[in-house]
Amino acid sequence: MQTFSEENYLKIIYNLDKQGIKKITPTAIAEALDNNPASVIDMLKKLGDKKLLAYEKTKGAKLTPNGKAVAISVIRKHRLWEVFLLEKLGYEWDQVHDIAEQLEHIHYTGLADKLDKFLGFPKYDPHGDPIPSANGEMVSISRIILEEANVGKTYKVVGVKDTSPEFLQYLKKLKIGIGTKITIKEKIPFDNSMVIMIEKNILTTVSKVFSQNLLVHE
Amino acid sequence: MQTFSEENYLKIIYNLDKQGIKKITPTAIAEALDNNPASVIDMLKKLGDKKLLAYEKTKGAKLTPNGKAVAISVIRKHRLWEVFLLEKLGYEWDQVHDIAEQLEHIHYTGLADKLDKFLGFPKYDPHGDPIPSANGEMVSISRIILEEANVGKTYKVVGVKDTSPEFLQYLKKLKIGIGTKITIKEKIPFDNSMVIMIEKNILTTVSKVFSQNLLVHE
DNA sequence: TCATATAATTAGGGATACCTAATAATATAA
DNA sequence: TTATATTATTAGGTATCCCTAATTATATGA
Repeated sequence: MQTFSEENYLKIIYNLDKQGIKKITPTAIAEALDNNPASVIDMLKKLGDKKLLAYEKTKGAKLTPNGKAVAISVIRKHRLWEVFLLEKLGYEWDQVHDIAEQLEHIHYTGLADKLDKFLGFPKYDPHGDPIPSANGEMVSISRIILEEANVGKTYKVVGVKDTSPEFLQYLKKLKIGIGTKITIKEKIPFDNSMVIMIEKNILTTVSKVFSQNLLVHE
Repeated sequence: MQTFSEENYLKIIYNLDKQGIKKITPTAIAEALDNNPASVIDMLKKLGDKKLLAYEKTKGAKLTPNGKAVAISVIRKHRLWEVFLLEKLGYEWDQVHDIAEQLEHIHYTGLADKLDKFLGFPKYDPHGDPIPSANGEMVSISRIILEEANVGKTYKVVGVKDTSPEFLQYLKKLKIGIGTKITIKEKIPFDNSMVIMIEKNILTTVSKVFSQNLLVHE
């Protein structure tokens, strides 16, 4: 049984790894958790003692199979609760993340599975992220960031990298959600912004930061 | 904003008061929380500083209006989550309490109200306890403990005082739930046990401890 | 290469919330 | 009333998880 804090570390390390970061350093973790590298090192020692990860200065932090399983179960709960909050309680896209951050740490035998069943075994959460199954498996479709999309082609929005209310509210304002079709009209080399067309309708220009946080699929 | 622990203290003190205990002492609180009187005194000081309660050796602990409001909001969430777990997720009577103990501390604007609406504004939780409304009001029907019931009369089960899995499982075994009709057949003066008839069907003898923890209504 | 910047680590603390053991205060009972 | 038991309280300590500041190690660049 892990504490809330331990679970958050495992989850963050799992996510950093998924993002393709080769060496997961104390500084990177501290940045992701918005806390101090010194605190991170304390916790890495603790999680190392518990055999949930291995940390070496040269290789960074690596989750053990055990640590990975814990991280995935937390992520599973997080994403299931997000679906619940959006579909059943009527919360908005940009609010579900923060509540799920709390709910993901509630433990009880079968809770995730019963919730999963109640929700009809959803495959994706409201942000387009796949929900791990009870045995920890996750479907994965090929997703690219909008920045890598090609001019002239049309893509479907399948997810977001940044789940902050600021970004999600901005998307809502632009009427962009999971499933929205986006056509790349032009790329501006000067500042890497892009001109896009939303649902064959609205033309708008989005920044580099924007295009790096929207996940699309051809 | 209170910590989990602070909320648990407020809730317990509220419940002890509801149970009619005139002087809520550190020892009584420690017993209810299964911890140490010394720890309780620490916390009473802290909650006193926060103006959530007043503690005097002679009068015991008394919640301020503020402290009471916090306690009621925690109780509201607890009972709403219990309904959710039982009705929506399919948990059993004896399991919902422990999970709700964790869920009751999740805070987010409107969460309790949205949950309340989703559940169809239930008036009672699975143990027969009234669910406080959004403004902190609680319906209350007259309930007596089975021990005080009269021989020959029939009562309806409306609640339990003890919500432990042990007691609830025993009730399940006896096929007693909220709404079950119980007729008092005989009272045994020797050990204060009672012979009761469940739903005009099964005759059984129950102990004094049992009859002190089942709430009924004529 | 050597200086400088950045990252990792250690040392020492603080807050929370619990504990045990000792002491002080209050009840209870002979 | 006085001895004894029960409660309340204080003192001091532990574990968790965070912090700052100082130090050491590693990169990076002139």
